[in-house]
Amino acid sequence: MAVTIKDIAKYAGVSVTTVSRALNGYPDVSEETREKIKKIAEELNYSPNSIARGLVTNRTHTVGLVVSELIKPGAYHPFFLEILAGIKAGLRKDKYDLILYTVDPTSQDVTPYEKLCNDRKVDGAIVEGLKLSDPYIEEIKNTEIPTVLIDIPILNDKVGYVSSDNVQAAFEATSYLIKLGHKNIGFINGHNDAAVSFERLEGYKKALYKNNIPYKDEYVVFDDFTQDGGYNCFRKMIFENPEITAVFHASDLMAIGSLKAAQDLGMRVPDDVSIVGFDDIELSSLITPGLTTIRQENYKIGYMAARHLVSIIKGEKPRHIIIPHRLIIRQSAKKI
Amino acid sequence: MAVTIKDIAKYAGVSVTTVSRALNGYPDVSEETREKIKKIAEELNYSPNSIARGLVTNRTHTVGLVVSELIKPGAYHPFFLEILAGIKAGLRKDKYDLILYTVDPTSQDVTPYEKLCNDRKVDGAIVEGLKLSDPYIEEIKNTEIPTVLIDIPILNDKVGYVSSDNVQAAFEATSYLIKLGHKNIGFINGHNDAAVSFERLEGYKKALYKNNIPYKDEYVVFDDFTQDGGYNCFRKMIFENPEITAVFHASDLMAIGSLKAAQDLGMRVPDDVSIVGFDDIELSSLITPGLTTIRQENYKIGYMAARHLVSIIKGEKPRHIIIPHRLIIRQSAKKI
DNA sequence: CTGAAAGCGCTTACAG
DNA sequence: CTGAAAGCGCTTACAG
Repeated sequence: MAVTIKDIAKYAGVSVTTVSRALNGYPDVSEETREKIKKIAEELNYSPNSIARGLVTNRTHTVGLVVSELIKPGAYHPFFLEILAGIKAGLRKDKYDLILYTVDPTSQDVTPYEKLCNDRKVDGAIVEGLKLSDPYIEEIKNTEIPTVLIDIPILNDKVGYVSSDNVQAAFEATSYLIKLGHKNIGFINGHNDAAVSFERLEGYKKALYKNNIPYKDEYVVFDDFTQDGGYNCFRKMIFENPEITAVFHASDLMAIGSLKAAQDLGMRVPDDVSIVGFDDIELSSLITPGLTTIRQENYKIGYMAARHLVSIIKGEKPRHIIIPHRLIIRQSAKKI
Repeated sequence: MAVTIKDIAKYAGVSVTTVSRALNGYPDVSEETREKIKKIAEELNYSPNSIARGLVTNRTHTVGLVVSELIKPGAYHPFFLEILAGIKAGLRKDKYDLILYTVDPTSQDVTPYEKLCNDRKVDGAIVEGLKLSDPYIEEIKNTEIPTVLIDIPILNDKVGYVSSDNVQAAFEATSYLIKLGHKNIGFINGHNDAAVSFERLEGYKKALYKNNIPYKDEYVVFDDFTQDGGYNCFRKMIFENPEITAVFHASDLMAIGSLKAAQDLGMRVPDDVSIVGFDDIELSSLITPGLTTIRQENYKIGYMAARHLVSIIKGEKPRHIIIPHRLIIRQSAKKI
């Protein structure tokens, strides 16, 4: 079987206590014995049993990643991979392992958040893709488990979050359209089960207000972030408000849906209507016309979420961490 | 602290032994005591400590997912999410948790495969995205850890694999082009560090042979599956062999690169040249012209990998599992 | 049908 | 600087 601390102790002629201390870098071991033990451990190809250690220390050096909506109906989460890669990179430094939990909101048996985390004794968790109506939200508001949320504003003793500055980003996107001369600007927003939707609406309103453009309820519509959602909303909006010359979207997928709808209606983009998205997914640079959009630094969001979680686990105070965004100007919006 | 088996024993007035057996469904417990214990466990909101159990049973009910190349230079793994979603679904039934290991081949300290798995005592692992030259390959050939590979043919006492029938798929794609009247058919293949590349080349050759079309070395080129790779290969191939009227590709990304290159060279697709890809990634149905390609059922590949791993863990014999593919005909190839 | 005891591989007061 | 012992929360022969 696998070699244990006991085997090393026998070979070295010391107690397991000493082996444990030597290997864990405690100061109260003579250099001589430490060296001997280390050498033997290496020769025996010893690898500590993290399970056993976890049982006694009550720390597993493992964090959970709880992700909802990995598969939305008809589409995979468009930038989960970037967030995931960032998280892995952020965890690597401190050698935390990652357990992936995918929650399916349509499923019957949803394990409560605390149970989910406690079953594997994760030291903390990152939570992504949750809707505001998800029952986990209420649990997380009162949890004792170190948690970092992505794009959901909850802050308490153990819970922090990271996100872009959505108000500012939407403000910039809308202001850009205004600067191009647009006055009748539609906004196809995400569903109102996402915190970012409200923040983006606020930024949109702010830009109108600052430029003395009256806000009109009929220019704003909530939908589900998907391409089909954008397609349908665009048709309806343009049909009912033909004076609209530009549409801002809360996701690139919706913007691409609008692009298709415009094409099908015989409208040219950007000549007849300007389109701006949000996210800067890979597809947005590949389509024609290239999509003007807000780039979110998803890798960085994941990275910082991981770093922040580690710091909370170590006892630091949770915060809201803002990741910079950027307006990416391509060809889908133009001056009028 | 969390409630343990000991607490339940105390409340129920029985020994921990009995509690353990009652909760684990052993037959040798009276129905009466079992009911009592179950009720108390429920009331106390007991949740077993899987760490402690793992220490004694030497089973963690956890599997690893080892993925290389999660981020290739300049691009994220295009269908990892589908595979992942399939794996999670396949694991759900048997309640296995998933630990995600991303290996970065460029990194210095690559933990040996067995050590990676043993550190967390996973019961088995699924391996995806490995190159043939990866040192893990040799390790896996001799491992005792239940393992299922995706797209890498290794079979032994504990190791099985799942893949599409790449020979047959490439055969079908090439035959389709031949049926359209093409005789000078290029093949932009993946790098020769992937098993699938050899299999697809074999299928390509087979189709030519069957139709009495001589195979020409200069019509075949190996590259790295990426869009840039396709772009450059296409330019070179068409420049040196202007008689080519159709090009088959080992990935959609490369096919899309060729599409771009053709455009830049003033060639129309499919009028001047026919293009066929492999994978059927999401993008392929969205671009113009829609890409004719081979669809791989990635979700299913992931799902079956998980199911097969569970069966190997339970002692069944590893196999090669073939997941059906399908030729998806869109607009990028036409009759001449 | 039930319980006392040993043990999984570690860590950590405590004593020397 | 070192070791004996207790204990983390479970499971599992073994005995009754």
